[in-house]
Amino acid sequence: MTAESLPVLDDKEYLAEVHLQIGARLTRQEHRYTSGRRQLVEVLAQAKQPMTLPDIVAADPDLAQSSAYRNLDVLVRSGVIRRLSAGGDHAHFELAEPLLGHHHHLICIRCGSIEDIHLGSDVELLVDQSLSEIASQTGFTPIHHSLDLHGHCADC
Amino acid sequence: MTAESLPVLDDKEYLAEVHLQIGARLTRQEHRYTSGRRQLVEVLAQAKQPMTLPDIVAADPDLAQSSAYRNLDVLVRSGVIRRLSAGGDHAHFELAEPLLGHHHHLICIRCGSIEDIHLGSDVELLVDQSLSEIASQTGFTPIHHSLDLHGHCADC
DNA sequence: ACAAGAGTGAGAACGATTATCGGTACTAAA
DNA sequence: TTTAGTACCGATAATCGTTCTCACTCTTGT
Repeated sequence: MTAESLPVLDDKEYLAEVHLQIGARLTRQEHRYTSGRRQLVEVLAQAKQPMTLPDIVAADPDLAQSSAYRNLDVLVRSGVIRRLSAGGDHAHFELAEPLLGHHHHLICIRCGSIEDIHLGSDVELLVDQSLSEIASQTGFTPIHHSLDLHGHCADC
Repeated sequence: MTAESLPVLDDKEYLAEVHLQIGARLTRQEHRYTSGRRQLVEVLAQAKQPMTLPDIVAADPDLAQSSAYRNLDVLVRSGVIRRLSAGGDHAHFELAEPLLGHHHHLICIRCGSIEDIHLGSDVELLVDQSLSEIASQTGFTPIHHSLDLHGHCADC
């Protein structure tokens, strides 16, 4: 079901798979997978890192700002795109974890760029255990965790 | 130097210590520790969780909104207060880690509230190692990490 | 073909935060 | 203790990312 469990795919196959899964999910929620939404997904799927709205519109100038915002919201609500609030001026968007796999971020506090990183499964396991233990003590219902490293990127 | 390394203090002593350290730090940077800033710090020091600006002003109505925002900014820049961007409408503020100790957050995605949590040192160690390893491979200069658990709080 | 309703995009509106600005209050030197 | 220099204050205006409005268009089902 997730991208991770699929056999290795080249870029074109991956994109097709992404569209397939997202289309199915939207249909299930009585939403349409229109060309505007498809373009949005395409931009994000081809990016190697989370993008802001200006990034997205710059990458595909056919996208209208208001529609992009609205569709991003629809896709976030549908669970296929994730919105990141890293503290900069703009929110960042990336494909949701079912499509991209579980990962974390390097956040540059100077230029605001965000890069994906993957941690070893031993770390993930320990973190998960530790967090869910605390959550259960507090009556908190965990949904997901985020682990970000803040600092200066190589370019800054 | 940090609050953690101090002997156990009651609330009044802790507050005095906080004021002392912050005052010293501001003076060093040619800023004044005025009563408005002191009130701001007092509100945050007495809170058990990160607060938004409306929270802060509600807790001490003498604080003017514009001054509170300006002073919060001064204090953040001076490194004595930390600004959290959790995705809700408002940013949250709390005393910086030298004063509060290293910790993480439970973030309620329904009501936006944030609560502090502390993880075991074994987890912290492993996370730190793992992150700095990745950082060094990427040319990223780490400053600090954040590890948040998102979900629904007990009240929601 | 038609009706119902989802989607679109330009522009208006919103709201958290930041900047402005005339006036206040420390601070240090004479 | 004056006086100058400057940090600070708070009401208000301005900024700007994001959301809303609305007239219009496109799909889908009958």
